[in-house]
Amino acid sequence: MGYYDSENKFNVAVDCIIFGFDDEGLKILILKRNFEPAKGNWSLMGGFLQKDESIDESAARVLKELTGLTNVYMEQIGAFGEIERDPGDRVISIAYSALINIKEYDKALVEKHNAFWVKYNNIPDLVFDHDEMVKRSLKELRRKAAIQPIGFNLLPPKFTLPQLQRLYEAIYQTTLDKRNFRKKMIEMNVLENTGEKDKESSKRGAYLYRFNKEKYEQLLHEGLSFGL
Amino acid sequence: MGYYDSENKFNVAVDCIIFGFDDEGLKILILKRNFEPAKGNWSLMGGFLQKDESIDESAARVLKELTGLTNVYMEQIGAFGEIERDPGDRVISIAYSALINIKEYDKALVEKHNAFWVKYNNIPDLVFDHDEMVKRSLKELRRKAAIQPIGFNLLPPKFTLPQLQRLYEAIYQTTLDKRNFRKKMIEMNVLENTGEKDKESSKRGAYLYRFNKEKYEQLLHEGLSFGL
DNA sequence: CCAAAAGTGTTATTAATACACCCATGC
DNA sequence: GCATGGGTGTATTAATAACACTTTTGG
Repeated sequence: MGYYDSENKFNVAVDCIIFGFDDEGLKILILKRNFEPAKGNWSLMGGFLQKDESIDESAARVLKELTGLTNVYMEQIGAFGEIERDPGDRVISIAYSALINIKEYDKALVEKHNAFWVKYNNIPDLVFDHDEMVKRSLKELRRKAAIQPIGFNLLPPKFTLPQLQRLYEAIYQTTLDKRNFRKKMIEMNVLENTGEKDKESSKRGAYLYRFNKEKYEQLLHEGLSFGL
Repeated sequence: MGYYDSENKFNVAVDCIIFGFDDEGLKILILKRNFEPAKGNWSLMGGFLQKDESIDESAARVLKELTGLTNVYMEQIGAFGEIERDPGDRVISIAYSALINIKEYDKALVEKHNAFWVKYNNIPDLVFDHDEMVKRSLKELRRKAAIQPIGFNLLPPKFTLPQLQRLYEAIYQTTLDKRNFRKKMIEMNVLENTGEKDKESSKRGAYLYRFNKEKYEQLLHEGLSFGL
């Protein structure tokens, strides 16, 4: 294949920005590297692209290696390709963000990789350009969460409205008006009240809702807006 | 460097979606390939990443090879990495969009590459996944143009308000109210009336404006919104 | 019985939209 | 003098933001 430039081939990596949410707020999962290079420093979970996988598949595999999770909402953030971004060797890295339910992941795997959840407004310095990747993916998350109900991916299948509100408040680092928030969420018409109540965080208990993906997909086709 | 995977190296390419605008509307610049592979088919302008350049630099170089232009507004659209996206060999391609002033490019170079401007709602089928790249970059352009005044990059340094309006109408494939449009543009406070008039498209003549980049940068820091 | 969180509507403000006529000039 | 495109303000409507009290129940 003489058209392809065999002299100029590169390692291609994927790096994952893994978001989670619990009662302490929005968090990302990062590694305290117990391997070279940059051993001892903090970094995102990453891995090299293999010949038998697409870049999306590669990102899913890397996420699975750390969390055990499959079928996770992931989104490409972009390609990072400065010459010296990785001082070890030239590597083109493609950043992906993942939104997971923080209650469900393989703790043994995470421990094995020496990974920890850190609150996203308290992230230590990361190796290479991983700081920028995180910044970009948070920006993307904020942009996207305002126009599409991707936040549900950060919650368990059943969740309460106060919980959902706290999630959005964490994402945007703001406080929202309870009544206006509930109004909008309910008007979206993609929430189903299960009738059950969650009594974990209050005596009275809050209704548990479910996200109705079918209704949402339908709305998408009709053209939905959903403003914050 | 034992940490890096010398078995799994890939060709990395950049492909450019080059937008232009004239009185016929919004256009992109594509090649009728007079080279293999897929000779005779239409494609985006692209090129392989070299060892001595970052991916952003690579995209700028590729754009320059076709148009002769430097210092062009470019934006990364994303990485495309399906295994079989290029049937010739495995290639990871990173798409970039470029907004140029269609009056200023090197016509000899464009001719040499067998490239042509086509109206963007009349684009022929393109090779590989280039159709998807175009679709994505148009979507990005629409998203971005509504919140940042990037449209100016598609116009000459001095332009009239009717011209600017036609540009936005072309981007969004809609018609806009003249008065509301002018109001918003002027309220943004980044347009300077040069006092000169352009008489090309009317007898009366329309004022020529200039985009004030300094004012814009300033607004950006103060946090600007700019809704359509 | 009271503390703590859940639930519920209405009004005020602001932003977006709709709309029609006069102006300047080249032919 | 008239056809062509350029320029201007106000009223309506829709969206967003502000706001306070009642309900439930475990301790």
